[in-house]
Amino acid sequence: MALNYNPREIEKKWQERWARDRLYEVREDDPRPKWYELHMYPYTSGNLHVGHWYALAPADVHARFMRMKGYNVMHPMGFDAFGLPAENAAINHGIHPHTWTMQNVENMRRQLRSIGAIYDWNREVVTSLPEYYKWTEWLFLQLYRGGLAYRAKAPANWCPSCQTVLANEQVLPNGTCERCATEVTRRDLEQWFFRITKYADELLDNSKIDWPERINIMQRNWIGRSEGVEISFDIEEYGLEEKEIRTFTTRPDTIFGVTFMVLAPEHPLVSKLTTPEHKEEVERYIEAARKQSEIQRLSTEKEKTGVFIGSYCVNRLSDEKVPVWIADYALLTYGTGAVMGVPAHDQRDFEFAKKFHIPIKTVIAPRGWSGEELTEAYVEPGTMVNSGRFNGLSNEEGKKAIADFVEKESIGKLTVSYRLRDWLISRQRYWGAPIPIIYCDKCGTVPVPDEDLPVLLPEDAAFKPTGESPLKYHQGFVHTACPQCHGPARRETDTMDTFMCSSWYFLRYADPKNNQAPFSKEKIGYWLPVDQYTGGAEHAVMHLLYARFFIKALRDLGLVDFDEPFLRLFNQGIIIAQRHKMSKSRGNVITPDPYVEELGADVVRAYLMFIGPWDQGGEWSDSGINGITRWFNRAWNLALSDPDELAGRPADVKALQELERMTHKTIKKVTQDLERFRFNTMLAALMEYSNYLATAWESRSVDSSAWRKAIETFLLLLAPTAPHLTEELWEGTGHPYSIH
RNA sequence: GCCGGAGUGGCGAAACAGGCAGACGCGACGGUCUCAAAAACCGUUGGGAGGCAACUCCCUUGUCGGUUCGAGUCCGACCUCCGGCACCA
Repeated sequence: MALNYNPREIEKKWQERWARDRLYEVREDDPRPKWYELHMYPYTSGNLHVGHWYALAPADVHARFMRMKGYNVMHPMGFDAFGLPAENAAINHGIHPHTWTMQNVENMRRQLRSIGAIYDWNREVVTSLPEYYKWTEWLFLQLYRGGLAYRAKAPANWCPSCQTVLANEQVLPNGTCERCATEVTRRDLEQWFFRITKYADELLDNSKIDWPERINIMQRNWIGRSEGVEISFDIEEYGLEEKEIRTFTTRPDTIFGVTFMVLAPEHPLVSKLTTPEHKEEVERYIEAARKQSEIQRLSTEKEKTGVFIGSYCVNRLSDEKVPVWIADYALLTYGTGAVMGVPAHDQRDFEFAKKFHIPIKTVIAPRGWSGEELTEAYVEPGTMVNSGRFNGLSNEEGKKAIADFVEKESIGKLTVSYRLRDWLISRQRYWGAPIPIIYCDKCGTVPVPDEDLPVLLPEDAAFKPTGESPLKYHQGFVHTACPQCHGPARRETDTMDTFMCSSWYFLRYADPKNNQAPFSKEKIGYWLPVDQYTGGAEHAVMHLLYARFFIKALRDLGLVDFDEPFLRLFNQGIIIAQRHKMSKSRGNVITPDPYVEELGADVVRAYLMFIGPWDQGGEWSDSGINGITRWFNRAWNLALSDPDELAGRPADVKALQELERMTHKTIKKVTQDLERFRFNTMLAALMEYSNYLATAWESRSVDSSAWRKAIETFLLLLAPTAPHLTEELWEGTGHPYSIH
């Protein structure tokens, strides 16, 4: 489509001018109030696609809006550069991950510049560079010293044929390896964790943050706090070191209805309690469970499976002996890894008991119940029956009475259980920040001293899958001297989860060049916390929760003095193409570059904003982009209409009043919509306004000064959306540089 | 499966607090301009019925049911699609 103006020329011109004038570099000694507007940094996947633009351009519009409102706005940009795709590129194409990453950074910088955003490039961070990951390592050590990092065994996906650990993404939906189609199993490895569960209750508190309710709900459900009782079942008769099986339940009132016990297949007591005649079957079952994903295991749809392991435990309240089973619906990671089976009052237990012909004992009577068999679990309130001395209580009273009783008798205790698990940060991969830990036979686990940081990633490690972390085979890396006794020692060869890098990058933007510390307290004190964070809702429970945890941990370590990293959050939706999120692996990526080249960044910015509500995303189609081009063309002509043509006309008082009313209505609407990220209706209002102005021009009903004022207002309101076009027109209508 | 969202004309959508459904745009159709086309501009455009006409009537917000004087909006059940589910980031 033909344009009345040349976007390529004017966009280049103004971008160069803004850069030359350092218009968007920000400082801490600025008298204006600060505003930290942050968008989630992109992963260095190679190209910015339409999905990135959809996220970044409107975020910049909001940042520009705050800037025009008189704030000292920092709107930084950087790159999330460690991770699996770089390593895959190395394996598949023989390019070093560093080379691949930096090529992508180079290309993405160029694309990012074309958006016309107010990024202060002096503050850029690239997480895979030593000057950044030195501090990622340093922060790991702070958490380690603060008792928030620990090592424990945890399962990882394992391909027996490739002899390698697989990411979940590398396991096909049918449970096989994406490279060789071998069935994937799980293997226990010693791995590092962060104690995020210590902060579970504080993370539940969202009173200090202004976030979308749906994100708060997702985080709350993810943390999954439930109050209940830990109750022990007796296994003394087996003469083991362990005398009891500990279970967690939120329904102590149903304790007399327990007719079986279910352990997670991975539970440490399983091998000890399995009798010889059940051994073979139990081992087969455990093997099968290791091949199931957690999603499969927790499906309430699939038929229950399990095996009896040959032993019994005793319910200390009823003195009843119940059989011990294992079943994959019990998870070692939740509660105590043991579930007391109450088929009458839990649907999963009910289905399990039905399938394996285990008795079902009703202990909470529905109203009007006269002893008939249940056809499904009864989970509503009722009266306790078959429960010894507790008969006749309402089940709510019973909950409390039984909890008191087990506490008094030392059979159990009131406790709180969380669905949230500690954060596993170990990755058996090359392309990540090394975990700065040394293992010494004499001194044990020794942190790398600060002065030896960073532990550099060796450039010449092998990336081919070998069955271990690539670094394990790099002799020069592994073998080192113990910092304490100077004897021979080995380095940790796992690297850190990339979510670790993204849990503090927003702090580094405040002080990106600091080589004495990750950040200075003064600069953090000025800029942080982030006033407005924007990014995809797909990060609702992982990145956003990890970052919150990280800040709380740093606060308790005395490194920062605020509680929440992101005060306000807005999640833009996802642009889909061919019904799915755009991703390189899916191959449905659409590049904006040709549209930017032909129609200009301003048109692409405005079009993406006009598609629909920003938080809902949408399907990319280029069919409507002409509408924006036409509108900008009309706006161009309108703004450059010669106001002198209106000079000397008799003022039509009514028309002037109406123009004024329309102007104020539009200002109000545009301001409110920008505050709430309602970009689509903001643009609709501006279109209505320009249509109105066109009619006013045609009828020559207003005078030249009113006209000048109206055009000025229009350009100011459009400026955050179309920074280049409005800058050009601002100059063209005789205003001093710059509109921004 | 579990958690969180979404579903409105041919298409993207609007209706922000329960009060005229479809703003703004795309597309389509008709017209102006042109040798012709493109562009631009003007007009029409949810579906159906009636009227020469100004206009009038009926239907319509995924499905079914409910609350209400009144429901796209609130409640219940269901269907479909999207995001996340702890090693993609």
